[in-house]
Amino acid sequence: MDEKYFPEKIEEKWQKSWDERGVFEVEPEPERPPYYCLEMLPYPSGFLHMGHVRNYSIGDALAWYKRLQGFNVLHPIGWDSFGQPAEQAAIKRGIDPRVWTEDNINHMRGQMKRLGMSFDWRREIAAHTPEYYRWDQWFFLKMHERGLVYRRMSPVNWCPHCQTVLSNEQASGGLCWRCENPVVKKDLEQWFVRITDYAESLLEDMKEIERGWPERVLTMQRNWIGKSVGAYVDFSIKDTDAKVRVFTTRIDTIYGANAIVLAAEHPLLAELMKDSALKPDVDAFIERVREARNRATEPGAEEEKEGINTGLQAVNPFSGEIVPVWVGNYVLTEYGTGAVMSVPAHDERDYEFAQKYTLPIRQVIAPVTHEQEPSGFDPQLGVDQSTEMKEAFTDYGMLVNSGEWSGKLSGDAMREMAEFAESKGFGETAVTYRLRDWGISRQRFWGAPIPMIHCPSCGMVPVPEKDLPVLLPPGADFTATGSPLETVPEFVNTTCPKCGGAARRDTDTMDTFVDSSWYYFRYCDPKNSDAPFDTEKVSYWAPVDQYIGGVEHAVMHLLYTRFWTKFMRDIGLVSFNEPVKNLMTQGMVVAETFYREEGGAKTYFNPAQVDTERDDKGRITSARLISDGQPVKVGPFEKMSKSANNGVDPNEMISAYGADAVRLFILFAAPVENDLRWQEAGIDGALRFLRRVYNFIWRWRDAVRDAPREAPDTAAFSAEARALRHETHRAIERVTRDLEGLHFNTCIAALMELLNAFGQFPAAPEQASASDRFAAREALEALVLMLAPFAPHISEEMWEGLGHEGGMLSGEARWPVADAGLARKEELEIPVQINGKLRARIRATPDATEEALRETALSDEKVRAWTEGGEVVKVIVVPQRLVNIVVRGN
RNA sequence: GCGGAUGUGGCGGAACUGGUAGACGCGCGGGUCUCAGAAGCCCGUGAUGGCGACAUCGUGGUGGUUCGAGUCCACUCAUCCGCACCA
Repeated sequence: MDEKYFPEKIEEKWQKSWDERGVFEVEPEPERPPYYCLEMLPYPSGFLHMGHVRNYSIGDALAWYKRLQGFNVLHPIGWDSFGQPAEQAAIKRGIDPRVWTEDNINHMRGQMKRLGMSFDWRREIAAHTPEYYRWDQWFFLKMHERGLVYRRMSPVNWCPHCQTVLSNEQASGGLCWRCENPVVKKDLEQWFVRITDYAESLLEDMKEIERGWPERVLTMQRNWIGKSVGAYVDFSIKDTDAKVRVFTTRIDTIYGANAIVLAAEHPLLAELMKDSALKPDVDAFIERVREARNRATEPGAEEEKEGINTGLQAVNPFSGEIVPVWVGNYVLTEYGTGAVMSVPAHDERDYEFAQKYTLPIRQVIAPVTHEQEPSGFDPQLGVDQSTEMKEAFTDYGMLVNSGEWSGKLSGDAMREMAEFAESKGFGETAVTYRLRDWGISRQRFWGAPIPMIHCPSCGMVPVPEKDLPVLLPPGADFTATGSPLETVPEFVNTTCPKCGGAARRDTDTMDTFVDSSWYYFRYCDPKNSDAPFDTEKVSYWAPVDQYIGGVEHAVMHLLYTRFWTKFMRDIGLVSFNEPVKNLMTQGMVVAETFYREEGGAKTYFNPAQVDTERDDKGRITSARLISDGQPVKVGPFEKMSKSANNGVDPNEMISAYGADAVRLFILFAAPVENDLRWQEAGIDGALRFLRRVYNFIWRWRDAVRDAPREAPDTAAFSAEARALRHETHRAIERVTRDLEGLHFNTCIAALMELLNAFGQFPAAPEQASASDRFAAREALEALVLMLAPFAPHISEEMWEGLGHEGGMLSGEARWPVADAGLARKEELEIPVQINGKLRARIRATPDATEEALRETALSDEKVRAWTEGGEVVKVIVVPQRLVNIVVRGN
C-alpha cells in the first residue's frame, strides 16, 4: 500500500492478480449454494458505452456481494455477435463480417477487463462461432421434429429499386436505406416458430415470476400475448352452403348486428364472389386496401374506415335476421377469424363504420346501475328508438331487443348464449391471442444458417444431426438480391440426405433472437460438443437468480427466452418452467445535449467540446463551443447516442478517475431502475470519497493490525468507541438490507455515513487504546469489505493494507454480520408532539416503558409551556419512536 | 383510446411496517491552510419572518381517514413509457 491513492497502479495490480489466481472461475460444488448472476450479453458494436458500464457495474456489485457471503457465484459474459451491423460493415467497407466482429470483441473484452469486471472468462461464448450456432441449428431440428417450426408465405420489406430484401432497420421510415426509394411488402416463404402454442403457459407461468419481475415488464408481455375470451359464431351465407365464422367478445350484443364485415384477405371471399356482378368493384377495393397497407405509414396514424358491400347476405343464427356482408379495411386478417359481426350500437369502430355508410344502428344493451334490479325492468318495453345514439355504448348492461334473451345481464348472457350456440352447432366459446408466431427467417448472411434442404423429389428435408453445423461459407456477395447465401453455389448445391439426389440448401439464416434465447444455459457448459449443455450442470446453476438488462428487451428477448425454456423443458433438457427468477431493468444513461440549428437541421456537439457557464444554482446560463467561442443551444438530457453526439467514452473516464470511481459513481448517482444523468462533477465526488477512505486506512493500518482479535468487555470501550461500534453495525444492517434490494445508491450513502462517523472518532491511531483499536478495526474492515462490490480494486488494496494476505476471495474475508444489539442506539432522542406538531425532544433509553416516556414528556419544560392552560385529553406513546400529546382548549 | 408507472430543495435522490421530511452526494456560500492556486480540513445551505432563541409554511392540486399522512382512500392535474382499428 502506498501513501497516496493511485487508481491506475492499484487496478492493474489487482486485475493481474485476479487473473493469475483465477478467483472468478467457478465449477459446480454440490455442497456450496450456487448463485447465478447474469447481465444481458452485449452486441459487439465496437466500443463499450456507458450503458454497458452501468449494466456490468450493477451485475458485478451483486456478484461480489454474493461471493463474500459465501455463494458459489457464476458470473459469465459472451457476445451476441450475429446481426446486421457486421454485414453492413462488409457492404460498406468490404471487411469480412467475421473479422469485423472479432476485432470488436477483442477491443470490448479489453475494455471490460480494464473495468475490472469479475467474469469467469473461461466461459466466454460468441454466437457467431460454429461451436455455438450448431446448437441453434440443433434446436431448430428438434422443434421441426415436434412440428413447432413451419413454413408459410409472409411479407418482407422489399426495395423494388435495389431488388433486395431489407430489414426493418434498413427500411425505417418506409424508405430504402441505400437508394431512399419507397419500400414495399413482398410475400416470401419463411420459417416460423409456433410460439403461439405456448401462449397460455407463457401467461400462466407468470405466477412464478410475479414477485421477481418488474410489473411493467409483465404487463407488457401480457398485453403482447393479448388473450381475449369470447365466442365464435357461424353466419351462413344465403343461397350457398358457406358459413362465415366470426369472433366476438360480446356475443351478448349479437341482436344488434347490422352486418358482418370481412377482412380483405378473407379466405372465403374469392369463392363467394366468383359469380357476383359486384366482383370487379370488390376486387378493386381489396386492391386499394392492399396498397394502402403496403405503404409504410407512421405508427399511430389510423386510416379512415372504408368498406364495400359485397351484395352477399348472411343469416344471424340467433335472430334469423338477414344482414349484408361487407368487406372492410379495418378488419384484421391475422386476428380472430378475419371476420367480425358489426354492432354499431355497442362498438366504437362499428359505430363509425355505420355512420359513414348510414347503416342501421340498433341498441340491444341498456345501461344498468347497481341500484336497478333486473327484475324491476321490463324488457318488453325495450329502449326508446326515437332518440338516436350519439355514440356507441360499450359497457356491459342488460339485454334489450334481443328476443328471449332480453332482460338478462351481459355477463350471464355471454356465457349462456355461447353455450346455446354450441348446443345448436353454430358456434362455441373461444379464446384468441394477439401473439403471432415468431418469424425467424432472415434473408441475410450473418446468422445461423437454417439446417434444411429442398429436394425436388423428397420436398423439405432436415439436415441430419450428425451433419451439423451447417457452416457459413466464405465468398458470399452481400450486395446480392435476396439472401447472400444464394450467391455461393458450393453452399447451395448439396445432396438430399434422404434420396441422395441433387438438392438445394435453404439460404435463410435465423433471427439473432434465437441465439439469445438459450445462451445462458450454454454458459453453464460452454465447451460441450455433444449437446447444447449438460443437464446436470445446468440444474446446478440455473435458473438465473438475477438477470440485469435494459427494458427495451421487455417483450421480444424476454418472451422468446421464456418460450425457449418451456420448449427445453418439454424435450427433457431442463426441469423448470421459467429461466429467470429475478429481473431488473436498468435505466438509461442520459446526458445534456448541445446543438446549433441551421436551416432546420440540427448539428449536435459533444459536451467535451462545449464550455458552459452556470449560475449559483448550477443551471447552465450559457454554452459556447470551445473551438470558435460562439454560443450553442442547450438541449434536454437524452440517451447517450451518436445522433445526439452526447456520448462519453468510458476509456477516458477510467484514465481520468480510475475504474473504481467510475463504477462507484454510476451506482451511487441514481437508483438502478432510474435514468442516470451523467455529470462529471459526480465522479469527482466518488473519487473524493475513495481518497478519504484510503487516507483513513493508511493512517490506521498499523493500529488496526495490532488490534485485539477478541472484543474487549463492553465496559472497556470509551463512549466514542461505543458510538463508532453502533454506527458500524447500523451500517452493516443497512448496506446488507439495501444490497438485497439492489438499492446500491443507498448502500453507498450508508458507507459514506460510516466514514463520516469514523471521522468523528477522536482517537488518533498513535494514542488509541486496545479497545479503541478494536472498534477502529471493526469499523474499517467492515467498510472495506462492504465497499468491495462497488470499488473492488481499492478495496482489495486496503484489505491487504490492513494486514490480510491473499486477496479477499481466497482469504478469510467474509461479509460482515451485524450485531443487532450494537446496531441499536444506547440512547434515543424521542420527538414529542403536541396535537401532531413537533414541539420538543426528550432523551430516553430504547427500553424506556410507555409510562416512563409519558412522564418524561409531560414534565418536559417546553412541553409544559405548550400544554399550559389546556387540558391534556390523550397521550399517545410509541416506544422508541415518539410521544404525541393531545391538548384541548389552550 | 387502452394498459403501466412517476410527481419530495437549485440538481440526483433518502425516509423500514403511517411516527423528527430532505439521509448521502453534487452544486452553492463562508472559514482555515497558502505568497498564490489546486487539493485537504471545518461550518452553513427547503421557503418566509426575526439579531436571536424561535415561529409559520412546506412532499403536483382538492378533499377524506387518523392523535399523527410524503406514505392509506377518493377525485383531479401534469409528465414519462408501452400498445394502438386485436372485434
